[in-house]
Amino acid sequence: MDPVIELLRKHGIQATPQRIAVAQVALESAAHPSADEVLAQVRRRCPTVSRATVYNTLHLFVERGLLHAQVLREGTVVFDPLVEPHHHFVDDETGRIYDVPWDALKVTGHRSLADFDVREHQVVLRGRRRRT
Amino acid sequence: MDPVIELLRKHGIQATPQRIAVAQVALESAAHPSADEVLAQVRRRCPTVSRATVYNTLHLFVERGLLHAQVLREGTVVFDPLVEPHHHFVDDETGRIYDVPWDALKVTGHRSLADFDVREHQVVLRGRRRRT
DNA sequence: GTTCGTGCAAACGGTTTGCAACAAT
DNA sequence: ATTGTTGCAAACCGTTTGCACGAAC
Repeated sequence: MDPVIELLRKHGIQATPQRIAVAQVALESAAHPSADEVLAQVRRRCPTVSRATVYNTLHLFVERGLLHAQVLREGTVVFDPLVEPHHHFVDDETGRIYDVPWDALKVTGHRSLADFDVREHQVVLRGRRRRT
Repeated sequence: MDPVIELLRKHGIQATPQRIAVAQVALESAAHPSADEVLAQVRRRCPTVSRATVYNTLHLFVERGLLHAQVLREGTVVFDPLVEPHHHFVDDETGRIYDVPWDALKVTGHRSLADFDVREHQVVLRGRRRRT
């Protein structure tokens, strides 16, 4: 059986063809796609899928902990299948977003803030990705 | 002379009444307002100002370094008159954004990333503001 | 047969654009 | 005269909503 179907079931999500298609795109992409980018990708395989279904499904996945929604681009939310804590790098030129492993950076001082009860933190880096 | 007029001139900006009004709202607010929130505030004093003028003016101020645009809220950009490097705390319940002084936190490791040429970094904290 | 999922189209909120009128230089 | 600034309305883009049809339990 397709492992994605099992993953959805495990999270109490009925595995419909549309949801499987969304899952295959959104859970396997490291590109931090927006909802509309997921929609475009999904439609290449399954052109009948509606915008509303993709938005519903993405929100459902976020609710169930399969995805995280991140506010890193102007005007749109992006979805990240890496749900463990990590940081992000945003390329100034391309706008592309890259994951930065949690252990690559260390933040100190956030525990001793007088006014704020910090639940989570992340570092947002901006600059240029090095030409490989 | 109004200090705001001098500030605008110093940055090569022609000081029109509309721009002065936008400046008084956006440069003196620590609330990290969105463009529409600035518009609403400005219109309380000067109801004839158009939406386009406020958007134009805010972008001009960002271009000239009087404001920074920050991507911290879903669906909208917010403007921050504090242009020196600092971090941000976002209240989960109210959505309000607070400045966190640069020296309150320390980030290490961002200089030794192989793939990325980091130009700037900031920490985004989320949680609850302590009831004072 | 009631609930759940889907598709469509309209509505919505924030932002941008085109253009005509006007003020400043 | 040329350039810069404003206001209005329409367009635009990402997202949400309402509703009716159909599938699953």
